[in-house]
Amino acid sequence: MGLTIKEIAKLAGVSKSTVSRVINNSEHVSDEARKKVKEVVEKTGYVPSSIAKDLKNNQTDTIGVILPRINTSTFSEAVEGMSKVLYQNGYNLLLANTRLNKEDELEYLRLLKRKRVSGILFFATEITTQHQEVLEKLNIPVIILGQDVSNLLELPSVIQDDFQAAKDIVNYLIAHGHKRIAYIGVTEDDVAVGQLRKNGYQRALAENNLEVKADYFYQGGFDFSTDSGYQGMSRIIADSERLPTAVFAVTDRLAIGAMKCLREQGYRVPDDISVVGIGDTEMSSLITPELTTIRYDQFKTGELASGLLLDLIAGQDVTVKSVMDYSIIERESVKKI
Amino acid sequence: MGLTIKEIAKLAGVSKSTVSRVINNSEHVSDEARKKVKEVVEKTGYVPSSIAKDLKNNQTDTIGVILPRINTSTFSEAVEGMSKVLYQNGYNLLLANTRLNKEDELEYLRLLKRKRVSGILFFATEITTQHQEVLEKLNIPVIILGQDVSNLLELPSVIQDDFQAAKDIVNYLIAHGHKRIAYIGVTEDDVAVGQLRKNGYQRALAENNLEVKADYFYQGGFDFSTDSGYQGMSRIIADSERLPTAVFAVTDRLAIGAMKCLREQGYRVPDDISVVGIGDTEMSSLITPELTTIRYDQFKTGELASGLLLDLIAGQDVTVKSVMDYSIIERESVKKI
DNA sequence: CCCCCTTTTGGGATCGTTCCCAAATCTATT
DNA sequence: AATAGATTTGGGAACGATCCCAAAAGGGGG
Repeated sequence: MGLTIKEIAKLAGVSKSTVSRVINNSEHVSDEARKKVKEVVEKTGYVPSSIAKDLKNNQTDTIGVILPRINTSTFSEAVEGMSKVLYQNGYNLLLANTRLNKEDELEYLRLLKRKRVSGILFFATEITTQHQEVLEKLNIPVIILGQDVSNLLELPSVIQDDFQAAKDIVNYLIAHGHKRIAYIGVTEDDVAVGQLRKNGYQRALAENNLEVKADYFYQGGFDFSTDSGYQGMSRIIADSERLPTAVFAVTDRLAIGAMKCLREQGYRVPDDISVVGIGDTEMSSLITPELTTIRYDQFKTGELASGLLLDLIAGQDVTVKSVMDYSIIERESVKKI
Repeated sequence: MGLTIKEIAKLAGVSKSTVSRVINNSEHVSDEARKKVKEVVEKTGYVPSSIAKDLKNNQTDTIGVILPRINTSTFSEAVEGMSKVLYQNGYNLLLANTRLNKEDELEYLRLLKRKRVSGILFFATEITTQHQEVLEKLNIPVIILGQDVSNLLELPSVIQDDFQAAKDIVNYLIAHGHKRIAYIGVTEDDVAVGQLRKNGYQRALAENNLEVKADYFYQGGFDFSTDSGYQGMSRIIADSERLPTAVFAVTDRLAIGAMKCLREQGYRVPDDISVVGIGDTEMSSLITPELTTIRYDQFKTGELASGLLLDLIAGQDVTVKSVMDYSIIERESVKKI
């Protein structure tokens, strides 16, 4: 099927070395030979095989990206940022989408090694000892995203300051006069979202001498859907004898689900109950009332992580831990009381 | 850096042939040799290079996906579906994200050929004669998504019936008593969204003897954002002496932008004006009022297209044109008058 | 113990490039 | 016209796997 450099050489009446030189724009080729080769390449539509090249040079221009799913704004934004930086620098992007099967992560790591990718961008949810072993043996530059692994691994990571962000937004509620603040979260198996943000919530309350009440606290499973937020909210409404005045959901999506529940049960946001989230998805500014939340710039995160990876590949030293900044986006879902 | 099969062979005291046999679970290896090799592989963390393998076998297990952007639900859903099918069948996914630079498409086609991918899934916006030339010379199985190319190329395509969908949803408005129906669209350079959906709108009106009024008609550029929908709506409000009773936006996002504009200008949806879109993004069911729209199942589209591509690679005949079905999702944004 | 048949093993060509090095050609100077 | 030097050209090894084929080892039966 595919033409080879040898056949081009024969057609052009030169050696394969000369063809190679023409293709790679090397010197030491007569104008005549160059012209002839270019003609043949043009006519035949020959495109050299990067497989052979990669084998010879013992390196690829491919970066592997491991993530739990692509159809969510957090990840697709980040990938957009990665695309930009990687392609600008002549790299390609091999997408390893685990589709939420955590066991697949290890398999994908092996796959990427087999492919001899130049580097890996790894969105980690949870780093097990098995992960550690595999990652240590890997011998390929890796950047970890979304999870602080500095105590476990030598690998550089790019993270959100989830603890501080959660604390800040809860403090924002407190500054607006709220004292009865409910929590809607997810499993603590996800350390960034499930643990750190919960800790931030608890800390903010504690520092303001507010009680963490059990009937204001809902922790779902590994479910980040609006449904789960809806669930959590109706549970809190059902369980609490006195309604909270505000709700902190660890995710915008959960917050939006909670708002839907409130609306359906006849409560007005923010007049009856204030709601905040974290994440600033596109939806958040389009719903009514617009959601007050924390914005992480995932595009920038993707760009930064890619840049770090390229540095790492180039053999440079790299910041071990990059904490992305965030900002509170004040919109309409919080009322002063 | 990377260990080779030769080194493993030496460490295990066997020949590379034997190592190869063990790795590929071939027969004709003594239990003893097998055990020894497995030990060495385990201890050293050796992973064979798929580059060398691919070169020898003259084929890869990689599929290239070309798309204009990943951070939008249409594409990320489709890629999710592709991931599923491709990985289940032992293929990998190389992501070629043009980031809306249409000129890059041709370059990516070349890149994928260089990489000797086994097949290509190509989200086309516009097929130029240059595209045709390149695609014809490519000699790699390709499935075109989102654009009917049967008159231009021999390639199988998977498309949405945009004309019929637009016609249906406009007819839905007409069936609800609407006669003054505005249009918010995009440039006709995008044939599926800009042309076909517009045609569907016009045909529906024509068949019901309704006039297409210029002051009810807004056609933006290559901009699919909510802002553009907002723009279009305010333009229509400003230009028309008598307001329309309903608005058809060619995209949910545009529809949501239009709704935002209406809300801000004090109009209630659907009491004052009804709004419909096409696409059913996640937002559409989360905003208030929930948007009545057309649902395309992009995940399924991705699955189907991947399946077709694999058939094509396997040398089977494949449906030249697959039209995905859709359904009207009736929600809250339309009122009977 | 030898011969034949089966099973296991290893050597070497091969895939399509790159790149080193030596050979061939060209250019200019005497 | 001969020679040194510069430029252009081609041959072949190498990259790391697969796989064919021939050689070696093992196993029974006579």
